[in-house]
Amino acid sequence: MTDEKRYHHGDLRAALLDAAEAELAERGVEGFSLRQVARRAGVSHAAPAHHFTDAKGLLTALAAEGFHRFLAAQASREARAAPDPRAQLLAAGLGYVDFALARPALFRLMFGSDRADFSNPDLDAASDAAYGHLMAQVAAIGGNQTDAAAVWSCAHGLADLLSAGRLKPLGGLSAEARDLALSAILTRSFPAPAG
Amino acid sequence: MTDEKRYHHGDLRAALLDAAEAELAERGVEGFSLRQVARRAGVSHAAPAHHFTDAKGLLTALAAEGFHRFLAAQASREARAAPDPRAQLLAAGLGYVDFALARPALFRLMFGSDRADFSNPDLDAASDAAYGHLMAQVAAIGGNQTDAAAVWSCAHGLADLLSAGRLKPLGGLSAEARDLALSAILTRSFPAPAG
DNA sequence: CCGCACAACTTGTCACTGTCAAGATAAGGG
DNA sequence: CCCTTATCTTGACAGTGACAAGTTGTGCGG
Repeated sequence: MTDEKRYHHGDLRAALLDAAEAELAERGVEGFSLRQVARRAGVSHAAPAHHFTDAKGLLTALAAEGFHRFLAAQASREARAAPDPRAQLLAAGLGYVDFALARPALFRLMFGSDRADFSNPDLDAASDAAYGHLMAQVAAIGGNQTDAAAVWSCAHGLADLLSAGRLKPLGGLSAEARDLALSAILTRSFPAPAG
Repeated sequence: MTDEKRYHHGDLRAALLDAAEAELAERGVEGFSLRQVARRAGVSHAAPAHHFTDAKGLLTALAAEGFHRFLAAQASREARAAPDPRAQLLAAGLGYVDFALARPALFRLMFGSDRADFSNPDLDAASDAAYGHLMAQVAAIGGNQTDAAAVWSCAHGLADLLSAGRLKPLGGLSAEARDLALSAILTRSFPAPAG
């Protein structure tokens, strides 16, 4: 039982990140409050500043963590897909949507918000890793920069609209049927097969 | 000279909408402040409540107006395009992107925010009109619901990523070159031609 | 084993925000 | 001409993020 109240928390940084993620999920990016996060972590309102400087600092750390989970969601799909490059790229696109649906608020923080500081080295590295993953996959199927833009835009548009609850025709489908429809749509954005 | 200071403004509602739009453009959705809007309109901090009830009410009206301009941006492109349905749909897609690039903050309010009340009848009607326009155009080229989702997602993804300053390869191009690249990408999302 | 320097956290305050209640002012109809 | 009513202002309250100054614990050098 390490959860007795001590003056020095022990691992407040991690606890704040957890609390912040929960707050983000419950209240959304717009309703996010630093003091509320502190309350949830059972700590004074000024405690977060010592670990994250700013509300922006906390959200930046959260966004960086988000990009790692984003890549993990794609990797999970890729592991279950056929090993050929096209199937892998398709799996990455499905993982993109998976992530947006599973964590809509985090997704919005990462892609539709100015509340994270993208000049921060950690966040920059994390988002660059995601971008690099996409570029490598597009290169593996013989695509160029335009192809990358097409694939990315298509996956991103699907993810953003679905997680926002628009695209109701697609949102109402079962998981399998939706995967099928998404796959058909995503494949359109691919460059024509080499053969 | 009607801009002398009177107790009764005359058309405060319109003035507040203008001020709100300017504030939105300058500070973004996150930094939007009702009191700042009132200051910009030269009026007391509680004046907006009488016309819009809420901050949410003001942003809702702004979003509804945004959807009308959104359709206007598409119409402008459509008027300059060939009359056949495929060219018209492509033009609508380019207008989609035009709008997002011209008014990024408004675009984010309309598509990536919870600060507008989408159960409001005016906003609902305005956004439905935009949705209906898309559906009609997709139907005109013989497409079904999946095709509509594909086209919409592709256009939306391009618009969102470009207006957020990602997709740097595309963002650096000249207007003509970018239109060309965008057209190529958008066309991929169309269903195969009938012939 | 001691004391001291520093890190971790708290308390208090400031300017700012959105919302509500109550008052002041003007416009227009009887 | 008065009086009702819409319009706008003033004042207040709780909540927010940021800062400054205190308080408490931890661990290091001796």
